Amino acid sequence: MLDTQYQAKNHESQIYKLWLEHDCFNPDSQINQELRKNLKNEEESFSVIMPPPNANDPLHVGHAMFVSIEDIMVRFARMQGKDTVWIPGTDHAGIETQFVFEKKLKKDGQSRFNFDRDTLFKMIWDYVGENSAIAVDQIKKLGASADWGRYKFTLDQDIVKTVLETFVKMNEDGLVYRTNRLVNFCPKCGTAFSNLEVDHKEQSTSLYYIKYGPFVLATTRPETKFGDTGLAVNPNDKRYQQYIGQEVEVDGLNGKFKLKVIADDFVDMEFGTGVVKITPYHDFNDFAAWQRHKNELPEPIQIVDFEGRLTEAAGKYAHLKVAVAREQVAKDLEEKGLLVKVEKNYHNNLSVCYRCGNPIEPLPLPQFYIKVKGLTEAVVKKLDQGEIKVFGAGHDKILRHWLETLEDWNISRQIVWGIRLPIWYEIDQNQNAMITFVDEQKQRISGKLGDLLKKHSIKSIKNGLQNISAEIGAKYLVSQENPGEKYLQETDTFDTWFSSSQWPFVTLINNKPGDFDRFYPTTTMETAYDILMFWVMRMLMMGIYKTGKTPFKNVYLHGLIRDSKGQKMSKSKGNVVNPMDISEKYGTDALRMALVIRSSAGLDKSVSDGDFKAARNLSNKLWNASRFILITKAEKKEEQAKNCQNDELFSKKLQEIAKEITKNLNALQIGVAADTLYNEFWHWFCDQCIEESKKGLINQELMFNGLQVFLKLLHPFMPFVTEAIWQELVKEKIVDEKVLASSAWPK
RNA sequence: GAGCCCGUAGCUCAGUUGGUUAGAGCGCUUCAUUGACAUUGAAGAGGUCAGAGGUUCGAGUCCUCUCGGGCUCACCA
Repeated sequence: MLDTQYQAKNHESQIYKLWLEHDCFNPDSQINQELRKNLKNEEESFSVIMPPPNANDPLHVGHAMFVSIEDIMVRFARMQGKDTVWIPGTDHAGIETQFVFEKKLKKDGQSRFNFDRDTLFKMIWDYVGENSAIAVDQIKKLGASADWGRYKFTLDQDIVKTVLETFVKMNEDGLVYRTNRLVNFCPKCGTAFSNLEVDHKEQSTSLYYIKYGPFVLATTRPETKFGDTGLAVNPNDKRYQQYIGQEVEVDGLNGKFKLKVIADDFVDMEFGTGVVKITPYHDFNDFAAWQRHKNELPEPIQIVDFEGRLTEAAGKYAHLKVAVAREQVAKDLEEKGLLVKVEKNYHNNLSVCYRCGNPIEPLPLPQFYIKVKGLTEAVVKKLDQGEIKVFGAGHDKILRHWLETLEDWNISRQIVWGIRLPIWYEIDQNQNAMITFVDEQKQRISGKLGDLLKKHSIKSIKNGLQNISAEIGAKYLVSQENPGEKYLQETDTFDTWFSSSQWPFVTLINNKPGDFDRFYPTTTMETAYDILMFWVMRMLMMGIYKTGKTPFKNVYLHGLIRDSKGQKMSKSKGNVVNPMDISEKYGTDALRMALVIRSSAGLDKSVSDGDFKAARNLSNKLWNASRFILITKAEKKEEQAKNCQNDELFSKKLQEIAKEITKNLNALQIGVAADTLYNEFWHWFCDQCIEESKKGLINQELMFNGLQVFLKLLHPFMPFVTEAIWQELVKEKIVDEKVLASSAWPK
């Protein structure tokens, strides 16, 4: 007999073990094959690819949300007898992981510059290996019915091979190019980022009005003046007509110099004095202006380096950090009488690194890019044809907007932890490439390849290699295989999203034989809306490019989980809900139900302790209703055949509920389905029907059937408690199906 | 500046082809309780569905505008 209260802790791990023993999550298992055969639904496949969490991160409530929603979809499909698979995996999470690892290095008094890249990669590999079980274990604790036999990691050899194949194909199709352009560079993280990875923070700064020959101009970045290559005014600005096309002499901190004045529409006559200095290598607008006026202006000058310090080109200000140099320059300008005025408390947006929060420097760096126009157009076409359905409060419109405005994708990252670009530089042809490596004495050495080779062997350079910076326009080879001794491989790694954008097909191609044809295109991609453009959009682009088909038919975007007051959860606010704590305290079913009930695609959801308690109470209610029905069933055997007054009503309503839940789940109305189940089970089945059955108005056996139906309907939402009860029924030999997880969905 | 989303009970939120008397959880009031469950049951209070206008036999739901809140993108050097 059942206990009077359901104690989740006493059941959950055993139940999960039971599912694994019956191989319930594997579409090829006997139990699932039999189910499909019985339901005659063998043809229809249902596949979900799990958004791979960072391999070494503990889960947060967002992960619990995705596990809950995806598991509901998957369990529902499986019980309907569809050929169902949910493929789990973890992500190496390039910059995120390297960032964490570098913090650890710092604690040990080390830095990444002390190691050659192979050694560093191995160290991070081991570190991730030690921690990678965390995420996987926790996903299991959340009840995920994923097929662990098909688990993949983004750096698995076979995965990497396919990812590289895609890149080689893209290169052959002319979609890859290398160019010197301004990139968003984080000097702290030491790598470039795509536009999507840059945050904007409002700051209060000073606007400096500086004398430039006959002009005064306003700038927030006086320290970049050594990189000026021209001045610009609006072509319609009457004040400056006579200067357009002229050279003006400017008195600067490092002596006098000349700047040409150009006319360009991008200059706002209203702002400042209507005169702008053109500093192409340190400002995106200026770089664009320079490109438009290339034949009128000299070559740009780089005066900030990749560590955020001024270069030799800044004369006596060389080696100063940007912020320090700004103060110094302003002070010197003032002393020389070149500073006209300073507007304090000027507000503008500063670009900051999404990862570390430090200012992003626009810097010139030759990088590899992917042409996106053809890729995005193909996605738009599929959207137009209705081949992709997006569930999530207007995010389909946002997706479209992004697809229409996306710029070429910078895929180079200056980090070690990732998939290295299959780009090769022939040594003789690249004598001017800048190389950094660690020699046998652990000394860090930089210089031109040609010069270094005079003192060092190519072997020791290769062994200790940290970084290659090939010239603009350098010749290179794209090849998955090492083309030979005479080549050096590019040191940049792919943007993490380059590999994860291929996740739906690489996980299937490199899995059990036949999986790709069997499960691709996948049915539904489920993830948080905040990575719509990072991930979902790019999966669509890459999936269609590589396979000709959309990688998934549906996109379900869940919202962010917020605290009881609707505030974002953050460590500093101390309002973070740890899913594992909730699971421990109230049970995993309660956690899942509380997250999912009344949730709506694309909209955020608040949860509080009360919500978890309410859901916990539901699991207990389920337990006790079952207990009662089992007791009466045993006691009143003789009454089982008797017809009662409300039998017909009961059966009809029960069927209606099953139909409605099925309809809701098919339409991905998960929050509504959960809410309906909650109310129908509690307030109709328990409060009403059980009471009526006590009075002899509903037949006992019918009540038992009703219980089975509710256990099945609730199973995707609350898999543990429903299975725990079901196993009691199995023990009593009053049901045929051995495992609820692989039982038939009610009709 | 552009786009998107939201505004429904004291609080947090559901309400998807427009259709009886608008729902849930928590909170509140009163009562009940040895055939399961106090992690319970019954009854109840609480809503001009932000506001205005429109379409319609009928609007929380569709359209327009206004106000309020949030998010994202782009930013003026």
